[in-house]
Amino acid sequence: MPEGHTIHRLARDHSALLRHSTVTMASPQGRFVEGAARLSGRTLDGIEPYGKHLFYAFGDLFLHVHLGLYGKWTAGLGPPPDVRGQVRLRMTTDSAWVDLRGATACEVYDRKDKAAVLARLGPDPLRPRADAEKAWDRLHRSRSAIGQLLMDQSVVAGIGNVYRAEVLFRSGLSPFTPGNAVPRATWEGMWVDTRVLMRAGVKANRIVTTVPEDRDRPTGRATRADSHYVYRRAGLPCRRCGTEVRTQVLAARNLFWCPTCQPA
DNA sequence: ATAATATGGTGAT
DNA sequence: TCACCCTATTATC
Repeated sequence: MPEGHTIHRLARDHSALLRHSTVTMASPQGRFVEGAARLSGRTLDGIEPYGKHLFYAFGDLFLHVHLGLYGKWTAGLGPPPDVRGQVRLRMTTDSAWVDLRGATACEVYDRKDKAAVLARLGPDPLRPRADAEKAWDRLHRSRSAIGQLLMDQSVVAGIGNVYRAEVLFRSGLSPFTPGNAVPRATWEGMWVDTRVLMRAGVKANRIVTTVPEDRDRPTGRATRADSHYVYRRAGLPCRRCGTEVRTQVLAARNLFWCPTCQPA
């Protein structure tokens, strides 16, 4: 589930579990033995989420984690469970533990390394002082499709395939609209909507983009089946207009959209 | 038991 | 544009 909301939620949860504690690190799987040894025994000062990246600050060094497509954290209070499967990194304190599996990136960074990553990221809608203007600068000069641009982490950091599809649907915008054809007001609306959705995603720890009246059962909370408008709903009727939801690969991922609600 | 699939990104071509 | 990374879960036989 790693889009930006997951990353920010993890930062919050891990912060509650590990911050200001002495952290012991190990790599049962064996692929992060050296890095774990470098950081083990240090005190965690804080965790900074940015887009889909996590930076755990240990003095002048950082643990940089990018979950990629498969990465997952598990965590808990008390002593850690027996290691099962491929645990790339286990961090333990006196009172808590976290395990990392399958991450694309798990490495030790210094300030320079961290700055280099941040330098190539666009504004993150989940960060309070995110500068939407920077994203607009890129977007309104580009002939690339908005569905492509939203997946580009140097344009906006933290949006993934689900939010791409859902935000475009909610804005009534065709994914194939060139960036330079998107009206400024539309972009501003989309940005605000993205922030709202992603903040709700952090809180709920999952992505819900439908409003109650568009759900199968308009009362109560969204179920797994009705939490999205178009994502993974190819061939099913659009929740708003009944048109079959379409799919096509764009930016190397399956895109979903309603051709009626999001006309070209 | 085996295969297909996934919310991501990089680097080669 | 494509292969590849890497793991867990879900679907299919």
